[in-house]
Amino acid sequence: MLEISDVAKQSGIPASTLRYYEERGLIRSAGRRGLRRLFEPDVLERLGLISLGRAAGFTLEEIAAMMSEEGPRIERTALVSKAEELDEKIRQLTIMRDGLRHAANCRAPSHMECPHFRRILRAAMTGRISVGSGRSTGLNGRND
Amino acid sequence: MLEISDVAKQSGIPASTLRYYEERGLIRSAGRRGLRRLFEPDVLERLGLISLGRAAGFTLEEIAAMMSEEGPRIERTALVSKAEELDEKIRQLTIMRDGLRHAANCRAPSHMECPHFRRILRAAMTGRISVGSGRSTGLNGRND
DNA sequence: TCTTGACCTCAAGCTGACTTGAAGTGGCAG
DNA sequence: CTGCCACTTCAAGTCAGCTTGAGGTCAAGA
Repeated sequence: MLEISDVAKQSGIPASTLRYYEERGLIRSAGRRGLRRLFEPDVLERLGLISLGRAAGFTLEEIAAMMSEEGPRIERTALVSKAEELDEKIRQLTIMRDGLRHAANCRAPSHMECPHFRRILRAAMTGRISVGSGRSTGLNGRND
Repeated sequence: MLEISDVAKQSGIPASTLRYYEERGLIRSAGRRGLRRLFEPDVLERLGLISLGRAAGFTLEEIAAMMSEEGPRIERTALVSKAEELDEKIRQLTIMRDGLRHAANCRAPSHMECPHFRRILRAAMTGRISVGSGRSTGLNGRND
């Protein structure tokens, strides 16, 4: 049995987030000692799955839905379609990265005069490119 | 000179967003006809750049800082470092995608019993994986 | 001239995933 | 037995990037 502070320490996820996850039904505490939550060690594994899900772009709600009482039971079709989404996102990010890298090296007096850059620009305007906000997913843990 | 509705139509960006962008100093209106904003046509190019920046993961504030009075003047070092960020993100998403794809095909009774899956899980927990929220970046345009 | 309605402003609301603050509780060291 | 303080709860705040609503304005068509 682990106290919340142990779980926090070992997972790198703040206690407040753990409480929040419990509230959202993502994890369960195995009981209390007084007021204090106690967790079974396998909560760490579960937290890993949550992190995995977040990193893959699932919302907490989706993750909660996927994780049944008896360990994770993830619908395979959901996995496949999420993998495809990631493929698309990777493709777009790759274009962006190449574009940025090109723009950084381009000798055109202004980026607007570079055909390559303008092509990227068109891609950006028409291509439904979506990229994350850059906010952490809770995996970093550092947040005082 | 374009009215805001023209700009909205041609860029796919809602008028409310255009007003918001103006407020944030990302675009300027060239004047008014009565109350109504008028824009010079080159605002469309500027909006393209903004979309590009958003897609590459810059915040609106960063983009505003990069766009000087005299057309875009983007620091090359910023481009390079953003490209590196994208590289990292691509790497992480690739790991995730492979993990999801494997999990979809894996015959282990529970994903937790599959060594491959657990390896991904460990990578997820240790690798500072960060991914976007999945919210749009304004490139999609559709949002009545 | 009058009406229309697309535009305007300003403040507030929204989403998702948390964090923070105030006020309360109780296990355990001394 | 007492006090400490790490935990607890609950409500509210935060962040980014917008959207929405209420109430106002005014150029243009009839």
